[in-house]
Amino acid sequence: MTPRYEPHEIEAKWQRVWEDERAFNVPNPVPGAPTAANHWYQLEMLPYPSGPSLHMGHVLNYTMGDVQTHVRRRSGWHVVRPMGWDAFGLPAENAAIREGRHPRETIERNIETMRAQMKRLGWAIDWEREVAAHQPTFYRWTQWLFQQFVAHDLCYRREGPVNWCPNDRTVIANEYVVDGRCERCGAEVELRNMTQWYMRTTAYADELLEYDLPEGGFWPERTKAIQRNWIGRSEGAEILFQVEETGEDLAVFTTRADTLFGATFFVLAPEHPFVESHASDEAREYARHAGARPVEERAAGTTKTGVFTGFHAVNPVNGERLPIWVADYVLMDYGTGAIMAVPAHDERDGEFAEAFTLPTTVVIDEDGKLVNSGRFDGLPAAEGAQAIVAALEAEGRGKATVHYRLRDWSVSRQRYWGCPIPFIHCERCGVVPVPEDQLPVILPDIEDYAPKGKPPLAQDEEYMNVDCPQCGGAAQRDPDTMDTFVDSSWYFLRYIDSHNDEAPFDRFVVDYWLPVSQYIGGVDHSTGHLLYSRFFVKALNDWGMLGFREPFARMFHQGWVTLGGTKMSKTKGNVEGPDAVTDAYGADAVRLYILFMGPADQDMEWTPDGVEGIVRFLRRVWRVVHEVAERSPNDGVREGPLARKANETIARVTDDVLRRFQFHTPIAALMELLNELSGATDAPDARFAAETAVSLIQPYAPHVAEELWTVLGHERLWEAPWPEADESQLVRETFELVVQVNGKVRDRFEVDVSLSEEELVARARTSERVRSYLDGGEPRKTIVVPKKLVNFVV
RNA sequence: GCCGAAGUGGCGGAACUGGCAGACGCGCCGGACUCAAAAUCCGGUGGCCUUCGGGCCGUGUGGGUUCGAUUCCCACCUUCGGCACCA
Repeated sequence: MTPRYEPHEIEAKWQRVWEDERAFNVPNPVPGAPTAANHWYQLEMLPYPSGPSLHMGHVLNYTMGDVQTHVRRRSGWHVVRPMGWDAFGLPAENAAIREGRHPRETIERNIETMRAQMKRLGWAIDWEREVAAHQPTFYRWTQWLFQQFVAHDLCYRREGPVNWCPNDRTVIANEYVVDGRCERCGAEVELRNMTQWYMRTTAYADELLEYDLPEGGFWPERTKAIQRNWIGRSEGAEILFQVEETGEDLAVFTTRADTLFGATFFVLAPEHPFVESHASDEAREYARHAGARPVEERAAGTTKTGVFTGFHAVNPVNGERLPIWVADYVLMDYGTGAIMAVPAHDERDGEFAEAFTLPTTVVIDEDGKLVNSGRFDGLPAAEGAQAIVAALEAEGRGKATVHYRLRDWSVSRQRYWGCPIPFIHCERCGVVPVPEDQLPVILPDIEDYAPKGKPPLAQDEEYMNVDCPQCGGAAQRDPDTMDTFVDSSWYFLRYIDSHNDEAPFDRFVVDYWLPVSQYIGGVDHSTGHLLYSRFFVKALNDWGMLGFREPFARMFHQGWVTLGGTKMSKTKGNVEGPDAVTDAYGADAVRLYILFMGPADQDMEWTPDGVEGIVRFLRRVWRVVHEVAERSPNDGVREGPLARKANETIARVTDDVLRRFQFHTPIAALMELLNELSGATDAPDARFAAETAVSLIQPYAPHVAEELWTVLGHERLWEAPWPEADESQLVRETFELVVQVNGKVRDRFEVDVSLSEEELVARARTSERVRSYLDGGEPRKTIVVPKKLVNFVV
């Protein structure tokens, strides 16, 4: 009599066992002692504990990581799989504001519930490595690293235009402004001039375009393309034009030096300093109005506007006088804020020339060769550009340069819930680091942490007023906190050595585990978190703190789990957690179902409708395995049709998970195996098939698998070796020969694999059905694909 | 405009290296069990035609390469993502 499948009892039981056994805790290697060569660092992006529950997107992500972890572990890999909390930052703080509580309270409660949900889903996580960004033991080292960046001139303060979110009342990074709006709250951002801390990401602009990955490393093309677009490297030349009336030089940046002879006028951005210092009253007036408009608005204008400044620039290549205009289609923050205008070969210059009836000179013909370009005539455009730049360079009037779209990362935030910036402002000594032995600078508990436009910490006098560490005089702390992406730029390093209180991490253990073998997370972090983390690792490598230059060897982006067509997220309020389905059917069903919904890298609309199919499957597994345990002889027969199917399934599941990183097709393969097994539970090889099925299901549904493993008389499946396909069983004695006539299938039948090509053709010709198509004649041509088909061409 | 990804039954999707299109599941249809229902089990399920043997069509569109194309090449359409008055 088969007992009922009671997922809740089984799941609670095995989760207790794993915890007592410390089944998924993994020690670090010790210097001098032998280390396992086969190591794997499995990492998924850590969650913001901003909501009171995980959503199905998290469930997808972490279950994928879990399957990978189990299969690797059982295949003999040394696998570390940690977890932590992105506890600082806007999402967490805004959640606390909504609830009217202190962020620490809200966040720590959310962490509790999310951790409980994770444990309830049975994920194999090494909880002893857990970190949270808001713990002083963590942010002490965030502060220490920040000071290192400053010491290495990769972090600095300057005044400049920043993106101000009027709703969140703080500066936000370029990377998190989407279509001119705050990525978090959707409010339109304003430009403000402020003095801020910046990370010098541009110092690594070129290197961030290269992916120096270890063997087996892989980043999706689209992620690289997104980062490439964001960095926006553009090769060109800087060329000096002399202002005829004043003799001073104005530099332009161009990617089309080949069109230099086609320049007919010259344009400055409204913010260009020459405009304010020299231009006519009318031009200055225009510049003041035009420059104040945001870039998006300037771009939206259909007709070009501009004003002549009254000055002329001399084209260094032919001495031509070009009128200098000021126009808002030229931007101050790209290139030099000045352009040579070539209306014949640049669409925008063309529009401008038309609007103000300026002349046009064609300098590239239909064959892509230079014309009207003096001694450069006849050169192909690309060569012409090089030759012209070389000629200018010889005269000191130009040089080849590279420009980037990437800007340095602004990291100061005028909010409370973040890592305090460990610097002190002293009137006499300037900006002074807090001495290392005084770290961490503890985030004080203040009553009123609400954003007011001024940093909340500025109001806490006890916090703000300190003695200068250098001169001992009265000084003030930096009232800002750090962007939460500073925390997440190095958390994956801290996991490896999370209890270290002498250093952020020990190089030996970090060099052992990293780069992260497989990182799983959203593609939306391509230009932010992923880029920042790569920047951090390159810098730390340059300082000798670690021995690699890329943090993540393999990158995988899961698709969005959507509800009502949009991505599940706290801010959009369309969140569906795992609890309802877990309550109804158990964790194993949730895990299988979210992975069975479709390819993990594609978006999927959440609906609990199809979960029935998975529940049916689990009940079927339960019943069939019990039946086999009762009826099938336990004599270890590993041959026969079921054994063959089992071996094929081993090969498919293993290849899909380890090589193809595909998680839904293994479930289909297991269903096929179960379908065959369910009709023959008393076959001699049924027991082997059932054992294989249970063993292969374990990464997906570890609880029921563990239970059924004991039903089959075994123990400790979580550490049992991953099954290996018996190659001899994969070799077939017969195969189904497909016979085509003119590429169309006309017959198919089983034949012996040992048949030669000639014998296959002979067998194919005996087929009645094929003969009727051959019409008694000889085929013009016969194609034989060994072990597959014969094709007659008539 | 530039860069990148993707288009397959009613639905989610499979087919990895050019070789049987639609695995597996959902849904639907029929049957068994039942007083009945649920659950479970068995069978069917791309479209059109059929003398019930089978035939023709079919993977966004149009071409091409090939004995053979969902797969490779060219052009185009659509959708999604990134960048964008970026010189």
